[in-house]
Amino acid sequence: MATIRDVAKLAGVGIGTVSRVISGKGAVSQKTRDKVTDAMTALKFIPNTSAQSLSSKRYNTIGLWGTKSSGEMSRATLTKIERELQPFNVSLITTDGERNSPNQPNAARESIDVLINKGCDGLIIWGSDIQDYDILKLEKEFPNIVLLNHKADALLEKSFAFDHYQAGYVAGQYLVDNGHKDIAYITGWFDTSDANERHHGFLDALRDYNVSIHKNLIYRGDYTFRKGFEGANYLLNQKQSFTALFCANDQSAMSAISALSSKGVNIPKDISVMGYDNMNISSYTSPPLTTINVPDQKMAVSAVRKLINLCYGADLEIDYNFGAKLIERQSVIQLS
Amino acid sequence: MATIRDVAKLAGVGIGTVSRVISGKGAVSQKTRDKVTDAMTALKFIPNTSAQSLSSKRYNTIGLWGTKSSGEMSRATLTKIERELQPFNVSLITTDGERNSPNQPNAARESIDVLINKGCDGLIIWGSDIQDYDILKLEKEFPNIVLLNHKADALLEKSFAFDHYQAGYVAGQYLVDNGHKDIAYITGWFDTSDANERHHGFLDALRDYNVSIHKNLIYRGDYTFRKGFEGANYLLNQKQSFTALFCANDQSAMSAISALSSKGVNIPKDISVMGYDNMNISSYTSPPLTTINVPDQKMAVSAVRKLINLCYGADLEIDYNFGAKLIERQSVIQLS
DNA sequence: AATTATTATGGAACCGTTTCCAATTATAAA
DNA sequence: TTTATAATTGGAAACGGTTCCATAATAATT
Repeated sequence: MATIRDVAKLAGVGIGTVSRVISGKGAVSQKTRDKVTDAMTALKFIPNTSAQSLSSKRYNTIGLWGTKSSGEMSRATLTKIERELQPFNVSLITTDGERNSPNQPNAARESIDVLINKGCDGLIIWGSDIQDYDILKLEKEFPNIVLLNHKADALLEKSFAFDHYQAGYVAGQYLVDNGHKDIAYITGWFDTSDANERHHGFLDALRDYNVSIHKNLIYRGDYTFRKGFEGANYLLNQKQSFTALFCANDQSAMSAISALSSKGVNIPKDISVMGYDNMNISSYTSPPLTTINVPDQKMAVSAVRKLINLCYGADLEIDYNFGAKLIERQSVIQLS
Repeated sequence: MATIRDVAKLAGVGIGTVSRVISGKGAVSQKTRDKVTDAMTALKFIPNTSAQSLSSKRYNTIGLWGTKSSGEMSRATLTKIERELQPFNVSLITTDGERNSPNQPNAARESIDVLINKGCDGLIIWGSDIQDYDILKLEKEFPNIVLLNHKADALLEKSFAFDHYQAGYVAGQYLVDNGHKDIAYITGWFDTSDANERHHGFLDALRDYNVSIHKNLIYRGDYTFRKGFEGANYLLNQKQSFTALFCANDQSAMSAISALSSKGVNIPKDISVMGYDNMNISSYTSPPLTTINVPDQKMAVSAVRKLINLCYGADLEIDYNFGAKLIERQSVIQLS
């Protein structure tokens, strides 16, 4: 491997000059620049990233922190992030973080530190598996962070989150608007504030429109296919009947549809089903799923752009507008 | 940030000694070891990875190369790989590679070199978007590679691939065994050798059992939900009728089922549907999908373990056994 | 007790960049 | 032509580790 000194010698210049042409900053006359680039190609010179990082403190890497417990970012979103990073020549390191627990009260921060110490210029903190207190403290010491899928009120500029309360509200409103009064509900897993907000948004909408939901018709799910399936069967066995079912995510909606269909229930004629997420697959269920679009990728892109601005002094424009959008397909019907 | 010299001074030892306790190799008496670790915790010392890499040439990072064109590794598999790496304290860098093209005859290798130059100890080459010739050349210069989802005959020890021919054959055989003689087929996208092998395996099985497939009943798909949906509708419109449908992957099978169901076709009574992949979701379709299990994660784990052996001189055991396994659920019925 | 083998230890040299400053050269102004 | 100003250039020092070798401290052997 050729080093900067080899290049300098071959080009007949000093190492400082070579460094200047590598980085593109600092004045170099066109003539010497040419000599240097010629030497570089002749020697197949490639700068050593470790040496660069060591001396410049810039790593060209950003870290993604999240935990399994709050679920994982989808592959599509991950790829989207990588693509956003590529033009800046920065790569992404992902980790499985730990969340705090009684016997490991600093687990989150420690697993974040591991990531920082790997050499990251900035961090994407994904999800709500870390308390605002810890986030704020982290941000003081290491300001190049951005929150994805989580909103910290003291860090609004760095927060990229969807308003799940509003979206839950929209979902509830929509079912009521379509004349449904007997509504069943397969919840998500109440581990994150997202889940809670969505839950309360939905419930508040029903309440605001004077629709009450029978407690037997609320099934505690966990976002999995499995629970959607089991939940639908459970609900069908209750003596309370219902005309609409809201599922806290598309996955459980899909498997609920399967369960319902296999019991001879016609969707949406007998029961309307509404999902939440707008997965790729959701337009290909039978019937196509009416759902709430969650702009995951859009938020991720905004977050990354903000982070690039923070880390590398860029000035990318950032979209902070992530409104809830209802996707009307055919799994919800207007009650006549 | 404390450096090794700070630690040495505080502990009253030489820097070599500190280095020895960091790495754990080389003799250090218990007494001095204690002094050093005390100093390290007192100073919150964390070794600088760039400096370590620069001087040791070990990066604790492996790269994953693949291209969008051959599709992406699933998030679950990605996570599996990360978990496998974690105990060794190595992280994963992923890239969007380029494949060769007439005007960019070295695109693949160049995008691989970018990854290597980022500082990787080893590489996972994913998929068949690079020719064996290039792979072999790469392996000469940079032996720490492992092929995932691709088999190079000259590099069997480093190849981790599924026998799609055999699996396709098994699928065909199964349909025939169940008495089906009128079979329709939604193909995948013939961009990779995987796709071709699967295709020929399936077709050869039918031929070996003297079942001929009408050309109108072969629909050229591309693995997407969309094409599965469209394909099913197309097939239904042919004047040739069929009792079974094979789809080259589960995604198209799922959407085909949706399309079929919405046309009033009962699955499996009227038409049996068989998928390929065994996605998570496939047991929750209605009816649950009969399919071929592709042990993606198992292969990935083996590949990573092999790579760890190569890069870090470990001696992990490696499973090279990735047989095709039929998952019988309820979407295929025995013709009476 | 003297000698030899073994285990510990210190620290210079090196890894390959960037940074900064002093020195040189080119350019513009007088 | 001389002087002031701006644009280039070279290279020492620094970044924070690992490695290796000479040396010191211990333990084992005679």
